[in-house]
Amino acid sequence: MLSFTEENYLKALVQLTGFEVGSKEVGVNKLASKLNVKPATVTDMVKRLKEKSFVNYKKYGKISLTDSGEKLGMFVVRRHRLWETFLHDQLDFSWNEVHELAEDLEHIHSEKLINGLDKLLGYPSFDPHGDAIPNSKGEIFIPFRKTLSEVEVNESCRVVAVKDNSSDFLQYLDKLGLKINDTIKIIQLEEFDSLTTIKINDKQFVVSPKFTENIYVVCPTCGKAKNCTC
Amino acid sequence: MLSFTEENYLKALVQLTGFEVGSKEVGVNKLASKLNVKPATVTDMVKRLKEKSFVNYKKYGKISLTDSGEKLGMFVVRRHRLWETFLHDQLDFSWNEVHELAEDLEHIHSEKLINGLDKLLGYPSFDPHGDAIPNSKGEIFIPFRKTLSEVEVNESCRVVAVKDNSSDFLQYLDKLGLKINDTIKIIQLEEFDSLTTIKINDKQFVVSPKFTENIYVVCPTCGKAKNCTC
DNA sequence: TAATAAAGTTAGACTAATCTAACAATTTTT
DNA sequence: AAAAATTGTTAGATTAGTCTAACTTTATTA
Repeated sequence: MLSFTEENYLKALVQLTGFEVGSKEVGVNKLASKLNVKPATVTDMVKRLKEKSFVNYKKYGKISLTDSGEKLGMFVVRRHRLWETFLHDQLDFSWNEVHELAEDLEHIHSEKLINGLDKLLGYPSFDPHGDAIPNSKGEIFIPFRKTLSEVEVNESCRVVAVKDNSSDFLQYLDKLGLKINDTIKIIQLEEFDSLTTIKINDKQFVVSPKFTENIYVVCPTCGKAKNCTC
Repeated sequence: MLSFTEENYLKALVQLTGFEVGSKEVGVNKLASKLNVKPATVTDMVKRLKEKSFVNYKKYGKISLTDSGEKLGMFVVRRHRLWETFLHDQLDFSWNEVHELAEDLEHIHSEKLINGLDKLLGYPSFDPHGDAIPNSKGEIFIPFRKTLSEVEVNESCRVVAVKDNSSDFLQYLDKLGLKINDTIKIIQLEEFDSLTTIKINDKQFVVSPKFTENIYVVCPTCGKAKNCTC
């Protein structure tokens, strides 16, 4: 059985090397800062994870997940996102309150529990932030999408997910009244200071690149991110 | 913040000294065997709990909970029993599957979560084994009841709770088809070997004292355990 | 390519929770 | 009340996960 800590390492590795991320490997420092521990700690722990065949690693080299490591990490992500969905859908938690609690709940080990939760929630495909939920085999299907920063002036798009799930950012979105599935129209793009004027539900806002780069969108008509002819 | 371990000690103390239990204090050995650790471990831990003012204790003396220790222990019991109820009512777990998982879930700290769960479940008063659930103030109300062994021959009674929550015992009850709220009639009492013949839903069984002492019942008509004139 | 910077490792220490084995206090029994 | 049994304590060791500080390796840059 894996400890909480080991699971957190595997989850962090999935997030740093899995999904649509560029590189399939990561360094000690980057992993350490993701986990809020010192590099020395990671070196130690990674040795232990290598013993158990969850990672590939050699001294002074990069770290990557083995197949079994990735699968276990994926299950942690599955549990995390299902609990977030439960808290949001069944207990009326707002999307900025769910992450912290799910950090604890994700470590409860019971396939029966998690599959029961999945069923109770109606086998959701996405969590409250629009992130895909891995299925019971540990597979994840991430739909194509682009960031708001890739949308042209005068174009409209539909919000499908939020990249930065920090409480601060989500509370800012709440203040703007932005929710998943809302439509955003790009009104104006200021080359000089990179600010963008957008319209959400007929209200106009000026936002920074920090905003446009952290909102995932698709075409509101066809649902595609690229090559849409609508 | 309390650690998992500290919470387990407080919960064990509540179970050994709280509720309708006779003595308000307990020895190191008894607590150790309840927690499946060695007495030496308890001696150490109890010193730490005393530092934090959760228990009263002095060398070679008995252990008892302070008010704050009892309150925290009671909250652990509340969380445990609400999770058991959730697993049973919402995820179709049988009553012999809920305990083990609730042992982990009870340590998730969030008043909002637990009160949300309480609401979702419709503020239940009893868990799947018929045990009372402490309210959000940490108060518990245990209704009067007696064990099946106190019921006279020819008398009928209604099952309200099960004392021994072990998986083995609960599975045995399943085999007999016994559920909370079922009616049991005492058919015959064998003085010689202490076996009792009972009728559950018109089926007859012979059971041992281990059975009759672990089933809590009340009068099926008035719901009282003592002085009923029905 | 040599100097500097960045990244990674090692050794030694710490904490919480546990253990075993030896010992000490208390309680029960004779 | 002395002996025996029970109960509880202490000291020292162990494990997981972390840290700091000093050191080593690899990468970058002048």
